[in-house]
Amino acid sequence: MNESAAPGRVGDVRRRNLSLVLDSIARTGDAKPSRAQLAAGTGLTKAAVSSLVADLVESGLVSEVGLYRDGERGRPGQGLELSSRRGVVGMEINVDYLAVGLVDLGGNLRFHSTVESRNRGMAPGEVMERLRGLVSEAVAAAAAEKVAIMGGGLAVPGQVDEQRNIVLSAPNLHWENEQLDPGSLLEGAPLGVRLSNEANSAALGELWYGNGPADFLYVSGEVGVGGGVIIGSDLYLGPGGSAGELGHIVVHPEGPECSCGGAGCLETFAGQEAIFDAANIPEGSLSERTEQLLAALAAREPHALKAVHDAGRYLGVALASSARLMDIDAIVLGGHFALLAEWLRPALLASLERYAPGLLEPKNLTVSGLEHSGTLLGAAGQVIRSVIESPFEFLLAGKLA
Amino acid sequence: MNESAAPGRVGDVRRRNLSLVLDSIARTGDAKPSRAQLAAGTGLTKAAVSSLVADLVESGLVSEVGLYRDGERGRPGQGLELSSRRGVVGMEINVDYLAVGLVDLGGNLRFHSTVESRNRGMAPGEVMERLRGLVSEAVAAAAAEKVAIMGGGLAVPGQVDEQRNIVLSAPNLHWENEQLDPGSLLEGAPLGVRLSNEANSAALGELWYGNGPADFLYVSGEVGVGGGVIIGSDLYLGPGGSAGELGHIVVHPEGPECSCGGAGCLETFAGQEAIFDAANIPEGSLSERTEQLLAALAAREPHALKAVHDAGRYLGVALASSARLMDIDAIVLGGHFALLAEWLRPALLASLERYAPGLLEPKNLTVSGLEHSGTLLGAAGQVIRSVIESPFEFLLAGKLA
DNA sequence: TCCAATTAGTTTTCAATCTGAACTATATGG
DNA sequence: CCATATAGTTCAGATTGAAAACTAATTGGA
Repeated sequence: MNESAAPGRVGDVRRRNLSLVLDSIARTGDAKPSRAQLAAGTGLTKAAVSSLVADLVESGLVSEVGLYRDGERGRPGQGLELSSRRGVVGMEINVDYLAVGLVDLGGNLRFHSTVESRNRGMAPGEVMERLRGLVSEAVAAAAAEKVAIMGGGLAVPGQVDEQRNIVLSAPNLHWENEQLDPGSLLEGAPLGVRLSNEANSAALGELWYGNGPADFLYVSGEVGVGGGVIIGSDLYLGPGGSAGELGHIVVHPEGPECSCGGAGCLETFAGQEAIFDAANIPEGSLSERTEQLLAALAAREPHALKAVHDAGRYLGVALASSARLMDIDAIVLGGHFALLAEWLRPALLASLERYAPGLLEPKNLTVSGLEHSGTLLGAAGQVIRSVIESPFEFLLAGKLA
Repeated sequence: MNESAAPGRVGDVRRRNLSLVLDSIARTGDAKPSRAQLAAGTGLTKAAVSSLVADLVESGLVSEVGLYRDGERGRPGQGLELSSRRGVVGMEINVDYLAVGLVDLGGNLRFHSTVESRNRGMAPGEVMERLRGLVSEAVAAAAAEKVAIMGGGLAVPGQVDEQRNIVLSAPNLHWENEQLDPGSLLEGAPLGVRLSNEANSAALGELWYGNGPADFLYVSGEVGVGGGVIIGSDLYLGPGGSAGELGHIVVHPEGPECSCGGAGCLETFAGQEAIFDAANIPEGSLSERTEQLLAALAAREPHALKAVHDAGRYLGVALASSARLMDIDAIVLGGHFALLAEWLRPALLASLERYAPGLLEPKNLTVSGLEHSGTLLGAAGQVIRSVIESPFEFLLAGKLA
């Protein structure tokens, strides 16, 4: 007999409807819907919504916020919102900095702190120890604001095995198959700490808290070129969990060797190193080199202009192929590419039009507006979404003060 | 208030479990499971399975097939199988032929007929009229075998709007935005006729009735180069329904203009025309040219060898990029590529190893074993799967004789 | 031959959870 | 101050699966 999906039980209906109601409250956001409005919006009866909301309020995920009065006659409703006293800590390890943030259930960034840290080549244990210091600030801020921490999300610039907390490969940190213990960063948080890829988290941040549409490719230009694929308001991870590797799309079959062992990958044309080299920017720290590049571009220095133009052109080749293959018609640029957007965009649009005419309207090529907090928000948001999608599990597990 | 998913009702549990049981019977295939085995396999209780099976038997989807005796002690079980008296008509319109088949619920091809037909440039109405003749043979065969026809699936070599029955673009037929009326091919079939893309249907045929694993890229080498993406045993269609366009992945940014308006697309290197031209095969019918090409390859004619080698190399570029982007590690070759596999495979494997080293094990590059019936089986299979996934709807709609 | 053991399948009781209708609660406005 | 309107709760009824007890059918050994 084949293994099959789990059988449906009567109780599954309630799990689903708890999630449906919670998600409706989350989507409605600032409007603070009443039970009656939720009933109308979800298609459930008022009786069912009342019963579901009672459970959600009891668990602490939802709060009643006074009376809702809209000038009409009749009894006013009780406004409902995601509790601002439940939060998740977002954490980011990147090549040159560490960052933490406290995100409440409603998606508000209640605390945020970033420190520079040369993490390239540093041992994971050392980096985690430094991060621990930052996390304690976030924990203190949470205590001060009376926010109970449900869990955390940790984003790293590399491929991860989320189930086993392993960083499979983070070439820019020089990490390879590193076992981490992210849970130790937040002892006692009922939902633990979830490890994720930086580009994927940034894409999700853009989706939930930025301007991302339901379907788009997020392009993360950090030291490497990463990507996140959002389809139907969901992250597409692929069967093995490492989809979205835009940086290793082949954009020229006779192109240079790539660090991945292949050749002609996008990263060899549009990675930070490739751009800095082509623009004749001397060695130095990332922030210095970035400033010099931007200055050179502002001064219309020909090498710099050509470097960015070529990066845009090859990015267009990769995105034309990807967008066609996956039938996606919107792109969001993040990281380095967001900084360079002013100079990159024309070449990228021209290239897209050359290689996939008519596929993408220029207005659907946008730039992330979240800056550095996008990754943080996305990393924390994954834990928040998991609660919104499975509140029943939280009801059982998450009896916090 | 936002539109949300439908609320869960108590009855949804039964819908799901009906599907679960039906799917278990389908997967178990020839083993003809008993109710007790289904209970063990699904995790439902025997009582629940008995009740669910009663509905499925009453609807005619499932039949009891005598007693099940395995030599052990105890009361023998009643074997259950998908009814062989319910079927779906698979239909295919391609550039040089029409085909129909009768597929029963168990996936057996009970009748099959193909006729040559030069459909390129022919008006859709004329093609449909010819197809109607073939369909009547299948209907007669169904009557003779006492198979009740539930619905049909029609595959065409182009992009389709399945909801509105429009062929958006089938360049090799010279069809553009053609409104079809596939339902008229099978008047009275309760589930109607579903329009689909040829490569997608072939991929699904491979998944359900061939050797396809749960995740793979299907490459269909017909006049154009098409593709089907199977992820998690499901067809990935993308937000707009036209994902999998492998033929228009850019494999060389300085490559020739493509009929799609782009440049350097895979199709310009590995489409049938490109291969025939490069191999110096004179104009003629497809089957003639194919024979000549195979003869030339067998004779080790250098142009022919190089043409196929180059096609394999560029196919490798496209597949390396696609497989990385979508994190897929298996490929199935169909159509023209299946015929040429002997000569194509070495170049393709070398190219994959060059551009995505270590990504794909050679054993995961396979050739379709279904030949021409793959598309037919897939087209019909989509209707069969829709019944297996939503038997409740069929219980209501499909009270056939 | 016949009964204990074994396995298949059904019946019965119970709990969960939704719907729908009736009911209570609380506001507005003439 | 009461008619009207809207929010929210209570309760009966229906659906459905779980659990356990029961009936059915077969094997194998006494």
